[in-house]
Amino acid sequence: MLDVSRYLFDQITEPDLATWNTILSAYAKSSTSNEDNSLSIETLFLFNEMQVSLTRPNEKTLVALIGACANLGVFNQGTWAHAYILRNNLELNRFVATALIEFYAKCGCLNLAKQVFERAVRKDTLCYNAMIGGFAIHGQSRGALDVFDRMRCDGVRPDDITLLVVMYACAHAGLVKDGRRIFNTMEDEYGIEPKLEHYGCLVDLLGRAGKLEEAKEAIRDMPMEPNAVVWRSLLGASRVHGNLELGQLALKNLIELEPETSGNYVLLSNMYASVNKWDDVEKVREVMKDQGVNKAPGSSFVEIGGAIHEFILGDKTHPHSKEIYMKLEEMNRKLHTYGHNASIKEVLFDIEEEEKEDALTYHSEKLAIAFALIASNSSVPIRIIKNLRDLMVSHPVFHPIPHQIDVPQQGGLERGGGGVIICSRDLVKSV
DNA sequence: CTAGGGTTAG
Repeated sequence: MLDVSRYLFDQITEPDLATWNTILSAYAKSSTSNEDNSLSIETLFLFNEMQVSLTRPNEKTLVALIGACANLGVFNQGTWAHAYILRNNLELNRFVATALIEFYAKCGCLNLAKQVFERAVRKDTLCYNAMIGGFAIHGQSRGALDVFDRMRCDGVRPDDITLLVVMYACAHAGLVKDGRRIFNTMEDEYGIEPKLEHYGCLVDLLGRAGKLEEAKEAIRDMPMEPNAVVWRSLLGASRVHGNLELGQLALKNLIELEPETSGNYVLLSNMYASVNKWDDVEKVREVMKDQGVNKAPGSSFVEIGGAIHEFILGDKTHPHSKEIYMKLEEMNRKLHTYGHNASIKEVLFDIEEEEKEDALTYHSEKLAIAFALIASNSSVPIRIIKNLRDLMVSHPVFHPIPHQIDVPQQGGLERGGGGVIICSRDLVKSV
């Protein structure tokens, strides 16, 4: 129904502040359930039009704007919004604070998120949840648990989301005991009945830690039907820990729920590849072909996004995590600049030199490329687009899809992981 | 109700 709202909005000759806020927050609300970022991008366009119309934004406007910036990883405009609040003496109320905490955390600036959190007045549950989640995606489980404890001292009641993000923090730090304890006591201690999401997090917690049998039991004991997230989590864990049998079980259930999602087949394919079962990799391809599942087209454009940033930074249990940090250090010691069509290794130095000032681009690009480098274990030529987000706003024909490049490996091609490819929508359609 | 937080993986 958003298009109807927009149609009506477009009929209004001189929208006032409340009208602008209504349409902007309608976009913000819809963008949470919208997988591509088109609605967030549209929010930026709308805000731009509002500026042109000389309507002065208030806190509610900025909450919608910051939310869109957080979704897109648009660092500059998000910090502009923050500065606008400070410059114009707008209140850093709990709504604005929560939006900013989430924004900064997703952009890799945990310190700024913390700063906003400390300065926010009359913090409530959502504010604390955003801060705990911020620590969690940065892999700082200690920080997450500290804020969780602080909630109690400050007399702020945890809710179901609080427990979910705390469990998430435990899962990504390998804190099985703490995570399980929280899950087991949530009903008695906090009066919150575990929902599907909590079970999903529990399965993930156990699976990442290599406790695959327990993860399987957790699924069996669920009082509700497991969803795709649960199975995908088990599949990912089976792959990392090399349990083919369980991986196949997970995939079977996953495909029943999501027969059209090519990424599921890629996960299984990667699992076979990781134990050198190249024949089976080929079989997965054939199954995909039989079922008419389209794989995403390859492209030489690689992004860079917040997702990879969170993935690597936050996930201490990931087998490549240490390797990547070592690579990064090695790269940091070298210096030189190269052209943009150089190999990944060379391009990295280019970014190193030029992007130092921009924390978001600097960190997340470095990590994404380092990950791609390790995942591919070769020097695939990859072209880096600077300021991807700007590109997407100015050229909406570009469309982000998960990075599934075929990379040369011993014994054949592997579906490489490690980024999001940007290619034109036409290309997506044509495959 | 013109406002904010959430699990998988890439």
